[in-house]
Amino acid sequence: MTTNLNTFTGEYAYTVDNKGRVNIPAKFRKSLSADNEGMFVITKGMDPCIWVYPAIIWKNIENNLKNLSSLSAINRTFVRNTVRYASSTAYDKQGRIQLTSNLIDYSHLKKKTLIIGMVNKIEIWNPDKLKDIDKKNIKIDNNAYDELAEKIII
Amino acid sequence: MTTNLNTFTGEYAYTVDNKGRVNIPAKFRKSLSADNEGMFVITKGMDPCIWVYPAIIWKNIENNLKNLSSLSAINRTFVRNTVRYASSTAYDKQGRIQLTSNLIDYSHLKKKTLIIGMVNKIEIWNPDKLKDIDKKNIKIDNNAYDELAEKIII
DNA sequence: ATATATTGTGGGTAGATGTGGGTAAACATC
DNA sequence: GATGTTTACCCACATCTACCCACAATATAT
Repeated sequence: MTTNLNTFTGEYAYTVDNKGRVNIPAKFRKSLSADNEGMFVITKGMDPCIWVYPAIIWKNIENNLKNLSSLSAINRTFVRNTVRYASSTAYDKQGRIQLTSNLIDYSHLKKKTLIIGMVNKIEIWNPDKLKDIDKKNIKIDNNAYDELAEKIII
Repeated sequence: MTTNLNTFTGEYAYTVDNKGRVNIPAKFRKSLSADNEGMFVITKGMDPCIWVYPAIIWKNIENNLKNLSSLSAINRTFVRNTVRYASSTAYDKQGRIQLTSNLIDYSHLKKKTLIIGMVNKIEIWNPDKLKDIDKKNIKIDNNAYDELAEKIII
């Protein structure tokens, strides 16, 4: 087992129970490095989904945010939106984390969810919302996309 | 045995069993460098087939993806589409890897498969689908081939 | 040619995984 | 302080999966 630590890929279907808990895929839990002590930080994604970071990765982000000057209105807004809904949770014995009702509302989660590994973070989606975004993105600028692909995949 | 490591050529016919496992041709396994520890990463191909990368090759791709800022919407879409169907598997004692149902659906795999070496990666095809694509590509634009000729000598 | 090892395909099973719910402590409310 | 509500932690159980073995077919060695 030498997959990259704190690195997540793949798509998984899970359910949110009526207490607002979701399972973190076993593969993701195994990828989480020990120094996280099973802790994630959940926060608002830029898309209508929940972002889940390993706790130590989130610490880095916080440190970077500290370096943004509050003189700029954009910076203030950005920091506020990023941190405002952030909360940390450890997964329980069954491998689930507890979501907050704020974030459940924001991402329109019902029962069914898709959990997607986004390399250094995890996204939790309402499958329908994801489908919407997928459709939109078909019309995305193809040139920019192809450029990226050439740079990265080769 | 001095073939290039992590380099795959040739076509092989195998079967997917009812648990979704396929054999990786023995020649390919022998070509896989030791530092992969028998691990591949399977993901969605650009054609309706499954792409199989040696784990360390895929790690490079992941590391490049990590450097893309999620502030940009196009980056988010690109990362999501690239890693969404990616999952890593080691081959078992019998030399098989476990496919995911997502990818089996996507590539329309039934029982029979063709496994094709594509130099730095491997493709897993439904033989019928491959035949379709082959037919289409006979009509390929010859100018495109001429362009390629400037890039590569064969 | 015969023996031996390798390869490809199938299936069984113990343990891991995902989902639901229960209970007691912590908290808030009146 | 009594009461209702939330939260953290526990258990139960059906399902799935990783790992094991079996065996026929093929390739390799002696």
